Amino acid sequence: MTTTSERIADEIRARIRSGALAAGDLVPSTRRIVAEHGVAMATASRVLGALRRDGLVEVRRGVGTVVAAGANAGTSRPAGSPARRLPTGGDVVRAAMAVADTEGLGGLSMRRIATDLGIPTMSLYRHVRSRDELLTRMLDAVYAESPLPEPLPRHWRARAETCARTMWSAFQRHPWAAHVMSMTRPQVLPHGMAHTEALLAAFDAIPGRPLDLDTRMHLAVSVVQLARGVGVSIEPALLAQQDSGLTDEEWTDRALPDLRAVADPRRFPQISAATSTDIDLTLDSLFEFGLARLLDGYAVFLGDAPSAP
Amino acid sequence: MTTTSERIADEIRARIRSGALAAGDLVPSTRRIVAEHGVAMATASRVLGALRRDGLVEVRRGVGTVVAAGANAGTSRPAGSPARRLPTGGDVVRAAMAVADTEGLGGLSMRRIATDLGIPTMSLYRHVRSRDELLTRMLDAVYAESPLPEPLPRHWRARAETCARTMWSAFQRHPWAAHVMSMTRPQVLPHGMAHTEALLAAFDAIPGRPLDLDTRMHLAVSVVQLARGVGVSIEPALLAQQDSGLTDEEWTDRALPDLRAVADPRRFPQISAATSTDIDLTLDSLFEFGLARLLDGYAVFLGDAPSAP
DNA sequence: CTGCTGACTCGTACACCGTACGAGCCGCCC
DNA sequence: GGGCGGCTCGTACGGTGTACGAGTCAGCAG
Repeated sequence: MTTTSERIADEIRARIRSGALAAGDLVPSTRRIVAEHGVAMATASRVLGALRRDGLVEVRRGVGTVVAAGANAGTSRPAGSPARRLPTGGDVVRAAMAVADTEGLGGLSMRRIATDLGIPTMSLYRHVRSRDELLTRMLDAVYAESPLPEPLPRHWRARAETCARTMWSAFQRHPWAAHVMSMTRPQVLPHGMAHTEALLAAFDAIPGRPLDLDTRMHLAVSVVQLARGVGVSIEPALLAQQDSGLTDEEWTDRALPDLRAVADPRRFPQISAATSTDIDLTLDSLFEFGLARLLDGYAVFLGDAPSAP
Repeated sequence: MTTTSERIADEIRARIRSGALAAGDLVPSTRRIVAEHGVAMATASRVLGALRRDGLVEVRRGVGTVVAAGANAGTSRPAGSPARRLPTGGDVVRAAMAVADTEGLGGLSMRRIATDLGIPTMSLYRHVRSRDELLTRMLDAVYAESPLPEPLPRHWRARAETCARTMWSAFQRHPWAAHVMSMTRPQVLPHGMAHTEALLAAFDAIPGRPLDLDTRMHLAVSVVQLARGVGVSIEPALLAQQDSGLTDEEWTDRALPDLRAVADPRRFPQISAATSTDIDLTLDSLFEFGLARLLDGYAVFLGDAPSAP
């Protein structure tokens, strides 16, 4: 579904593209749009705002909005970058992080943030385009407060470990962060770039081992993937614990009879053995174990000597 | 917040525990509860149902519900297992999987499932205790339709690869499955046990390498973790693609100008290089690369010779 | 048969969510 | 002063999971 303001904007775009409105011509003013379409001022304002973002029109203060030079020539929208205001709304991001830290992503609602800040809900949208954009900015803030140590180790393994552990500790401080992170579509995270850069550089120029970009990318992303993969489990674990008042261990003890009832020791001796002993496995030990094994594998792959622990 | 039915049940539980109601005594009938508490039949029925599940009372058909023998002695609820009805509701699970496959977990609502099945929404709760239970049963169904090949390879590496790839292809068929899977709290998944068993057994009895249970657990869980970690990215990738009508590549192309605008080639040469070339990285290649490196690491850890590809 | 039991089905209602839109006010420029 | 665009924020919409209420039904005791 297109929204009303989009529909009206498309109408005017069509008139510009067809030449019915030439460069320098006045496009309908907000009040004109209000009168013609029976909509509110804010809607009309959004229509002009959309056209302005497209670069199709220019605002002449006190005069009106006119078609920009060269607007008729364009065949499709240039879709310029959305003109970010970086400093604004830092409070919103901070408040949102505080909520997410304690109550998880599920507890993070726009109404909740607004209440915490003592402002009306809709005022949040002055600072943030949508909940999704807010999440992205929260993730960037996590990177911002988790700088890599200086100087970075130069050996690939030490550096990869440093990068991975920095991320990991960030995910522990902000359990929702791993979930917000996308592996498939690059997010614009100004403060995350140093991390990506450092990790990519770790696998560049390894003595006697020129690696193509694809390979270096896989090496770097696999390390990130490990931290994120284990990281996405942190939040559910914490929330389940605080919802039920039970630690994972207590919960497992509670569920064990059910499990044992289904696990026939004859068919599933391993599981039966596992359910009758205490297992010392935490997300942290899982991360460290996985990281050590993965990097051992890298050493083999890179023809490096595997490190002694 | 406790619900009304829970509150009334607790009241009666207290009367039983105090001895005010002795073994064999009639507890209030449903109509009695209705009259005394001003609630509906169904609520009263749920109260008695809860007590029955606790084992505190027994139903005498045509007579009423009486306190069970030995109920007064118990200090706390035995909390028996919830008496599953396995065959019932398979249709619900199948319908839910169909929705989740095409529209993602976010599109999976109880109303939607009910509409697809042509039944009233609340009728779903005949077959399923809650949305969460439904998700767990869906995950079990995924395992059920993804059996491990027979016979399983005996060498740990081949077997781990088989297990991992079986999971991976299941996640590709059902992109939501990875997300539903929990790494921290064991879920009761009858059909998942064979997978767990096979993976644990892979690291048992490696010639000349007795491993303690903790270590074997870490080895097995790390493999699962890899598949799940990469797997959780499948759903968002697919949904983003079908929402926007853009493949990840097209989307990246669209976002590249923004990225380049923030990525100063001087400070971030690696990223700049990466954004100016096409990278051949998919979730599938990431999974395979990660698996190969991880198992290479296992080979080092286990003192095994690294395999030739 | 009558009266009472518990079981069952399913519509309604509640408390949430993200956010598009409407009403109205404000500062600016001609 | 009059017209302009920009801004703030309350209301409303269409959605969510599921607890509860109204009512019906089968089975057993007397």
